[in-house]
Amino acid sequence: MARILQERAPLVRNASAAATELIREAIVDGRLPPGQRLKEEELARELGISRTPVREALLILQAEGLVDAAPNRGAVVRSHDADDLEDLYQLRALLEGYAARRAAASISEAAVAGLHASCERFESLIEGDVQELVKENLLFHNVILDASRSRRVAELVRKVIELPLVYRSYIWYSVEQRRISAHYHRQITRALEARDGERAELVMKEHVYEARDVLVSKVREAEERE
Amino acid sequence: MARILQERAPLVRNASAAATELIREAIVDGRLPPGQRLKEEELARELGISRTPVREALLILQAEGLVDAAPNRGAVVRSHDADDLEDLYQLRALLEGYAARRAAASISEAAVAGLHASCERFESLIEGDVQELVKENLLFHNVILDASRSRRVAELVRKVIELPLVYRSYIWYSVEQRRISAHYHRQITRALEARDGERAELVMKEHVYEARDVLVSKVREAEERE
DNA sequence: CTTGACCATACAGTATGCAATCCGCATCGT
DNA sequence: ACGATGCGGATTGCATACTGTATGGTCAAG
Repeated sequence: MARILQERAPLVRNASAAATELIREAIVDGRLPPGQRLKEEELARELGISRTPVREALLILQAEGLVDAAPNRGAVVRSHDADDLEDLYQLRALLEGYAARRAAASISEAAVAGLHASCERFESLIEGDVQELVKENLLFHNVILDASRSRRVAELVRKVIELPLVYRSYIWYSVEQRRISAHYHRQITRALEARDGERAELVMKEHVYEARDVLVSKVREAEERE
Repeated sequence: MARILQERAPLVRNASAAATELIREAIVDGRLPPGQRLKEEELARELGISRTPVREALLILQAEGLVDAAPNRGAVVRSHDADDLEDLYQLRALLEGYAARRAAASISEAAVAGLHASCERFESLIEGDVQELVKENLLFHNVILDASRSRRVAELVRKVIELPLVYRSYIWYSVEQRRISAHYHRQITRALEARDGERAELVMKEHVYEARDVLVSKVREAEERE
């Protein structure tokens, strides 16, 4: 497992928090694949710290749902089957739809302008780098979550979508599907601009459902092959 | 802080899990009031274990949102203001409403019978013991969460409502309000029986909203007095 | 050749000691 | 009198040593 967890900056604040972030990132972007065993001693050695902060990190990640742990048997990177993902996206649609509806009621002019700008950038990336597209997509959704003015919902959505496959799902998108995504972003922005909460919710939900369809079908395909 | 955390049964399986449950229960039913400092050594002494499992317990409870912790300054029991509770109940209405809608599609005859039985018991407790009423209410909601067949939603709701005030809120109910609660339970059960998801969702939401109204107004009153 | 018990080993669970940090208080200087 | 500075106690953060438990392998008996 060498070289998987190299930190580039000085350890953030304290060892536990740093370990948590490094391991989380490694899981989310796939360097630690689902099913991978996470041995405390090994991780500690790699991060140059003792087992105690590693244990704390694993505990936090377990609470976040990124790792599974059994008593006396250690932790593994949690894996998600297609049913699981379907459930998760259903929940995401519910929460982000709700966030969009709430955002319509209270979103600022500045935030709307920000969303339009994000749409521009998203559109210009349709035939461009996937990595950048993912980042822009994340930004768009985050602006709406913040505008919903519900701390709990925003927090929840961020936790819920914190999964390897979710972040990487744009990889599966065809150019045509990217265009449709861009269109939905624009339509959501317009609905918010017009203070039309119902419509913002509606489009957001469909946007999430389509993401679910792509992802779930790809995962089911992969499951077939086994 | 003597005598607050006495365990009655043999320690569940391991010390961390036992500590987590004991502290959680103490917070939820109010023996550890909001704002109370949670010193590791003190808790360890009281539970007859070392600081390590106590640290782990506090970490878990922090992830659950029951305690706040600042680096190098320890943990305190988290307190919730009225705005916070309002946000939380809004979220609860959304999630439990959704759970009720889903439950309508797939609930078993047996579960419906169970709900009717719960309604009977709830009605017979209207002028009875609050403690029992709270328990019966919890049972009712749990049956629906299980029937929703969405592991994540059920899990989420249980985490979200895991708060001292939520469990104790029936204390504030008048007999008339209890009657109305009983009526809503019955109506929800009937809607589920008739496979009417939309109506089950509707009534569930109103049921939660009314709980919110009672609780938030009581908390605002208490905040005024300061 | 199969099956069961035992043992070795690897790893998680817990305890404890020491270092780092924070906070209150007193002392000093302006 | 008031703010800055430094000291000491309290408490968390981390490391390490020890203990308990699960698993896989080996060997003997059937």
